Formats: sequence, C-alpha cells, structure tokens
Amino acid sequence: MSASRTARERVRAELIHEITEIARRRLATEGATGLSLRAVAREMGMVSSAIYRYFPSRDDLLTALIIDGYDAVGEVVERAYAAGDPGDHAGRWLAVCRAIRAWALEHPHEYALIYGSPVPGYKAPEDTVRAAVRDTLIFARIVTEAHEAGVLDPPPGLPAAPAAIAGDLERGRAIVQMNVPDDIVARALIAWAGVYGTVSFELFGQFENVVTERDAYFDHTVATLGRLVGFTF
Amino acid sequence: MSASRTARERVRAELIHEITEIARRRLATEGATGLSLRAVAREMGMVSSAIYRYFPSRDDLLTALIIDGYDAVGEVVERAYAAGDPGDHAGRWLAVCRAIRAWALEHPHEYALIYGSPVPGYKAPEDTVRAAVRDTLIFARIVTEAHEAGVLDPPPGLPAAPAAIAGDLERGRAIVQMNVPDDIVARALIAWAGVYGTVSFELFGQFENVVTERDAYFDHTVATLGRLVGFTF
DNA sequence: GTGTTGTCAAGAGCAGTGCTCTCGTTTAAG
DNA sequence: CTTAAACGAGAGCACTGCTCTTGACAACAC
Repeated sequence: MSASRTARERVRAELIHEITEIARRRLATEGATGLSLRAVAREMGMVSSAIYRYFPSRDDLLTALIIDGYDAVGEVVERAYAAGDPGDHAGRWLAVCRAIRAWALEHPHEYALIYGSPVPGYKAPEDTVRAAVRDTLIFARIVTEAHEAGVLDPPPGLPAAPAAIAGDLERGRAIVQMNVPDDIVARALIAWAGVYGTVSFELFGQFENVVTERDAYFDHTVATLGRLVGFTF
Repeated sequence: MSASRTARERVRAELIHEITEIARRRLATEGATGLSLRAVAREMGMVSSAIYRYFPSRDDLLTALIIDGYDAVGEVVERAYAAGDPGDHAGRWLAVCRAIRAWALEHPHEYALIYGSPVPGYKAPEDTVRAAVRDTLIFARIVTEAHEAGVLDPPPGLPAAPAAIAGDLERGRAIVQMNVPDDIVARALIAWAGVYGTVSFELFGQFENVVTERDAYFDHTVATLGRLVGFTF
C-alpha cells in the first residue's frame, strides 16, 4: 500500500507537498507568525477552508515545516561530514559547524522556527524529536571517531563532570551511540550548545554593533569550543 | 519641566505605566505573538483605540517591554554582582550566570522576547541597544577585575584570537571598558554566548529528553566556560 | 470669567486572521 | 450501479491591528 494507489491519493500527496512548498516559501519572506493559511490558499488558487482537508490546523502545517527544517539541517550536516577527510576529525568538526551556520544564514526564518523561541500555544509533537537528532548523531560520531583514533587531547585543568549529571550523560551516550568518557560527553554537549548559541546570537541580532567579522569570529569560536572537546587545530 | 507638571501629564504617565504593566502580565501568559492591544485595553476598561494615544502602534508597546526586559535582567545581574565577594571572581562569574538563568526561568516569555527569535516585521530601535549592554558591562567588569588581580589562568593550548577579529575585539573592549588582552576578550565573548546559548537551549526545549539535571548541568557548563576565560574553581 | 486650543475616550469601520459548518459535486470502493 | 467517503466552495464567527471621526473636557490665554 505504498506507491500510487489511487489517483485521488496521488493528487492528495501532491497537494500536501505543494502546500508545504508554498508555506516554506512564504515562511522565508514573512516569518513564522506571518505565515497565513489564507495566503497559502490564495497563492494556489484555493479557498482557505480547503486547506483544512490536508492540514487540520495551522499548527499541523507548522509541524510539517519544523520536521522539514530539522531534516534539511540534518542533511546539510551529513553532507558536510561525508565530504570531509575521515582522518581529519578536527576538520570535520569545523566543516560541520560551518555547514550549520551557512544553512542558518540562508534560511533564517526556518532556523528561527526550530531553534528560536517556541511559537506560543504550539506544542511540538513527538514526531519532531526524531528528526531533531539527525545532526546531533553526526556530532557524536565525529567525537567518537576522534576518540577511538586516540587523537582527542583536551587541555588540562578543565572541570570534571559532576556526579549529578552522570545519569544524563549515560542516557545521552546511549541515544547517540557515543562511546567516550563522561567528561568528553559533557564537553561535547557544552560545545554543541555553544555552537548553536553562537549561530542564534548572530541571527537574532545580539552581535549587532559587536561582531562584524562574522566568519572569522565563528571559526574562532568553533575552534575554541572544539579544543574544549579535545580536537587539535 | 520634570516632576509632575500638570495633572494631565501625571495621569498620562500613570496610564502608560499601567498599560505596560498589564501588557507584561499578559505577555507572561500569552507570549509575544499573543499580546493583543485590544485585550490589554479590555482589561483596563478602556476602548482599544484609546491605547493608541499612548502607544502609536503595537510595536512601540513591544519596544517598551523589550527595554523593560533588558533592564530587568540587567538589574538582576548587577544585584548578583554586588552581593558577591569582591575577591572571589570565579564565584561572581558563577553567581551572575545563575542569576541570568533564574530570571529566564521565571520570565520565559520576556526572555524569549529579548533573546529569542526576533518578532517578524519588528525592527528594534536604537533605544533597546543601550539597555542591552547592562548585563554585558557586568560580565566585562568581572573578567577585568580578575585579570587585574592577576588570577586569570586559562588552560594552555587554546587557539589564539585570529588577527581578523582584532578590530572587533578592540571596539568591544572600548564599549565595555575591558582592559584585558585580545585572547581573553575573545574567550569572554565565546563564554558569554555559550551561557546564553545554554539558557536558550533549556528554555526553548532543545534539552528535552536530553538533560534532566538542569541545575547541575548548567553549573558545569558555566564552570567549563569560566575555565575557558581563566577563572579557577 | 470667557474663549480657544489641544487632549482624550469612544465608536464605527477596514482588511485581515484561524477555524467551523453546510452545501453540492466528484471519486472510489463494494 | 449504488453508496459512502473525500472534496472545493462559500458563508459565517470571533478575533486581530489600525484609522478616522465625533463629541466631551481640561488647560491655558486674555
């Protein structure tokens, strides 16, 4: 019951795709709060109520866009990972971070939708969680591979992960298949949040009047946070 | 022409204050996009159009709330700084970061308003920038005082700040009166973005199903990023 | 004390929104 | 061939930000 059952189902799938396509384009220009079902309907020569045959509510459309967004950044990250030299772990770390930032700069509204403030009243369903880990899996793999190659060499004198978060680290380790010591898991988590935090700061205007050499600054941030994990540049 | 000129001006100032007060309360429950001028007017027994005598548009109300938000976090940070032991620089760093997170957890919508995705179509006026640096000034002061006391001791082997961002660092140094070497300025910037990035991740749901021991994890993040700058715990 | 002037709340109205319901029509399954 | 499900269209509800006009009232000048 998969491919092209009836003509109706085919046109239905096509319409759903067209709706999300137009919605994504409008999202790029208007932003999440400016995304209007009526406008989407108008653009495809439909009447607004017809949209509800395909998406029960505006939130469901948003959910579809969020999943698409996670998938897009996941794919970009996977591509950057695949293009890198398997022996150059630090290079891959840098490449993946750059890829995230590049995607974010190209799709600011989509980035804001998934990594920015949640839309009020909108409750992210479980479906979005699965799509959300795609990039994190790559992060974890890079760290794990570097660790298994024995080239992870963090600077001395960093705080050890406290016992209180050992459970979290263990669970995180299991989720992303990250076979490295606690301290490394914790620092990878910190670096991960730091990278996205930096991208968000740049995108959301916090670097206005502060950082102008964005490319160089981002690379330096990624290198510094990478050193935290143990990559050597 | 400052204090209580005419009765008219007094009641006007009072009404403006009442509007922002109600708006802030509604913001806390409904979020930024759900903030409605009509609802605010209804709550104070006014007709919607009357609000426009005091705020020319919804965006102007938002601006007022944003400035109030920056001021609130600035005050919280200043208070945490003042309450700390002047000799314990690392302790102050930790206290200030904790204060930010505590405020953010108490006022999630206000935090989202100032540090989350920008409201589409809303252009932050220059007034907000001045209020935005209050917390950063304290950050800079803590680092500077620690440096001048000669207790800043970052771990070895961290990347040096590239020449490309020297101009940015110089300007930043001037803005926040931060008399420390380039490398420290850069790392303070990275740590600063990392702290806010972590708070945003927690608030915006990225730690869902990942980090459960939020307090301990945050403290560890702050300690690790603090070590980056050179604080010793 | 009397005008004049500017500020004010109120109300109607415009264009837009998400969403629901009903109505004929089309389509696919039994 | 019949029947039930899916569909597009349209009207309608309650809501939004915002504009414009109207009439009342307070602050000032004379």
